Amino acid sequence: MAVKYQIPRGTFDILPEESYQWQYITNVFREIAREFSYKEIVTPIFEKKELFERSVGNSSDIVQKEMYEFKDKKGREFALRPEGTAPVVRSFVENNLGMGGGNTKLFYLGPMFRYDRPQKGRFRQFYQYGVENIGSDDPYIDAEVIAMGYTFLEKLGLSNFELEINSIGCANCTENYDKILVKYFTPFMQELCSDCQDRINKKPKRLLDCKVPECRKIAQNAPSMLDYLDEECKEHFLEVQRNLKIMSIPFKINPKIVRGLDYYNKTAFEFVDKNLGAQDTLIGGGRYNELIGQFGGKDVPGIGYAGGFERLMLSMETEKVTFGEKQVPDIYLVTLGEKVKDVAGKLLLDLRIAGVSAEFDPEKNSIKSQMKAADKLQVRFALILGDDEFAQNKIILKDMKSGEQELIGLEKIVESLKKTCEK
RNA sequence: GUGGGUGUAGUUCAACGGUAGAGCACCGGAUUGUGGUUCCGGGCGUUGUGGGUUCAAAUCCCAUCAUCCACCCCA
Repeated sequence: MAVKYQIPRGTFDILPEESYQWQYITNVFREIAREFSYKEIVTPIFEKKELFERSVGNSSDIVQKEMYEFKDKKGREFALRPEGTAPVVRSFVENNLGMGGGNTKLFYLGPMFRYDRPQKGRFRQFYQYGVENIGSDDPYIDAEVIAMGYTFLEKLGLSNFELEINSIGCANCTENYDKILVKYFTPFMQELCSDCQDRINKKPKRLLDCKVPECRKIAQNAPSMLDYLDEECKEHFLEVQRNLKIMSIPFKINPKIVRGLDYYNKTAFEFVDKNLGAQDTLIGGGRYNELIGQFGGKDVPGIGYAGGFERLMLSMETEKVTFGEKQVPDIYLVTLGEKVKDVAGKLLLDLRIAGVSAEFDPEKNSIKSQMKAADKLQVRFALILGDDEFAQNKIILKDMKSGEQELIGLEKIVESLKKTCEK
């Protein structure tokens, strides 16, 4: 009995007719990474579960309910990575990547996993690109990292996005600010949603970006974090803004940005596309100056961001941006008669070795069906080899667009096509 | 985890409880060595799956799975 299998919930296949779009986006990202001089790092798709509990935070939704967890045969607890920063920092510390001093600039690409209810722009296995710049707390670096994200979106042809930045201060500021928030929200306790009532003593900052209308109204007049930054953080944030202005990168200050992952401090930012629906964050990132030390590394600061490919594609679709070109063979070989079919194999191989992408279908016999196939594949040229041509040691090269065709010596055809098909 | 919508041919969608259809795509043909346009021909698909109601179910009911949108969360 044949059983029909279905793809797991919240996942998707990237099908042959659309894979070129993914290639295009990753190529653009790699190119930007090269320009900003980031090097690729590839880490495993799973890590010790504890790695994420300690970094992303035990109280975060990601750890509490969204991790794909499993035990291996010896009972060790692992999790499919829900995000990229923790594994990269783990590798950074483990391999002493900071040894040379200065900044370590890393980028990564790959699938992440979160057990969430699927929705527009949200999947259980999704693909992220991200960067980490480890080793400097200089506000210029913050601006440069942000600039890289900005440049990437621009290079893809997007323009409907906005950059929002905020500073969530350091441990020192937070301690002070949390008290102030608790003091502000406590009188409204009865009017807050149950989540917020729960959060108020754990993470008061989260009340700021609650989406329940009642809470929103109350949060509207809450004291802003920005007014309670200590001198150092305040100065840092101002410098980030100054650097962004120097680079002519437009931004908006949004004091409501609170990163949901525990390791963030100081600069937090998001690139948002308002046309996308509920899941509108294209890129999210921020600074994490304490994380590396926590992982037992030298106590160095870091900053990074990550974005999801799926949302980029949604955004690109709504903005009707073209991405990449369909993969199409250069030539289609048409043969007529059994004798010449024997020549086809060698000719095709020679073409392919020369870098010419060539297609041929040994099961099609009539010239008509072969021409149709060539047309459907949208090839640039058809090569037609029949007994007549073969007898003269020649072959017909037909330009499919213009319809013009010429007779060329069989021994010259590979060299000639190699030249015209070169990019 | 919660709420609502949807599930029929490869695809997009039709079909008052009474024989399941169309566009696009696809395949073949229109004098045997030239594609795109046009014309002609080609569809018995477990109506997501499993139950139930009924003389009769794609249609009504229940369950289940999947999907979409929103909450939540975030990329």
